Amino acid sequence: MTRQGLLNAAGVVLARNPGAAMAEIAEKAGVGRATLYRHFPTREDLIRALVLESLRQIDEATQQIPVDRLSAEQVLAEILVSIVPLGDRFRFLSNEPAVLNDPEINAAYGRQLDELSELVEAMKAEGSLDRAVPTAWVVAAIDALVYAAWNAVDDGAVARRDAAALAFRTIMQGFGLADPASTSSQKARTAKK
Amino acid sequence: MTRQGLLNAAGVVLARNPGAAMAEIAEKAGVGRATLYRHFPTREDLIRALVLESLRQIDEATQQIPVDRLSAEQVLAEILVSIVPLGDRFRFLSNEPAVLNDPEINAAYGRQLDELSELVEAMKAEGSLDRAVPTAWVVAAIDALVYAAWNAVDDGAVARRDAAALAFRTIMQGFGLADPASTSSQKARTAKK
DNA sequence: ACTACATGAGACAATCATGTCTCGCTTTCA
DNA sequence: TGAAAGCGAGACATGATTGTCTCATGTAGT
Repeated sequence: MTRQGLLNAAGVVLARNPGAAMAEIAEKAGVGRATLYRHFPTREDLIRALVLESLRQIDEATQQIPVDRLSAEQVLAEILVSIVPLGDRFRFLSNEPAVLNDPEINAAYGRQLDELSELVEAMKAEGSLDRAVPTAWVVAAIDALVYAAWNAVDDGAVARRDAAALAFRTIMQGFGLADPASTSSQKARTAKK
Repeated sequence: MTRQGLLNAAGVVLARNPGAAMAEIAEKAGVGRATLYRHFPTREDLIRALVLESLRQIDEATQQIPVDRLSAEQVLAEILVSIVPLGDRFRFLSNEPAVLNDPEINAAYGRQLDELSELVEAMKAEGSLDRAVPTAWVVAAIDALVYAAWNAVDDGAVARRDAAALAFRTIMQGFGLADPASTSSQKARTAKK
């Protein structure tokens, strides 16, 4: 059994139950518990490796995007296509104490969030996003929508091939320039004044 | 110590660490471990009660909205104001086996999702949301955005009083009628054809 | 003052997951 | 054929957590 196979099994099992025991992961991988321990001496090592692997996959996927040949908006579209399928990994593991306090993971994750922030800024600069919306909120919302898209696919509410496009459309409209002439939101917005 | 105080402490502790021990919860509540067990005979009972209480709070908050005096869009705005502060509860507990298999919880949660679906349909009917976007996706995204808003407040990225409004604006724009004359999204959408 | 009751502290057994270790078995490579 | 290495199964000790129980203390109501 390869290291990758073990990490995959761990990803599947832990995504469904973050508190799952090593035995459960080993079983899912079709492997003895001892073998799992041979590859990852402690549970913490396994989780660290799983998170780092996921972060690495995201890096790998995003770095293949020809950033200089596309608009920031198009880059975001490509990123979503790449990472929506990976969206399940973090939400469940982000509370693991082993993950929270790990400097290597924090550094990698923080860097990715920073890159996303920069992309959002670039989109504001090119006029595809509304400058009035706080970048931090846009980033948080993108994060959440990626997760929601994956989740919707997972329980069959949305077709896999549609997920990224739906998320993209939601983001672009949601954070694009507000349209004062639009009929719908008008009423509620003025009613609040 | 009141039952509510215990549930509050459990909410705080478990939100940060879903695997936290009963001792940790009791300590947070400033109460002996035995006392905690007197109110909730098992850990499972505690978690069930916590989730049901959260669902009940949401029900209570939403039922005070004068549905017949507001447009569907305004109802959503009110709902967001009510439940964004409660948004942390579920995401962390939704994976607990005790919660997944509990019929009472599933029924209550399912009913709330259904009500949200109906509201989304009503918004489509009144023209404030785009009929072309799948209702299931809108519901999933609202769910995710509520969580993201709470989260953003929690780590200081967004002011508490702005959170619901940001989520509302994001939803309304994100799922409102697409504006073909808009400048920004145009490029990407046509580029995909 | 007295009774009833809830609490905090802590002892306790039982359970469970972790991490280590050993022992055969199989595969691979020479 | 033979040696080396990896594997599955499982025994084992350890530590943490759960859930039960007891007892002494404090407090509210009469």
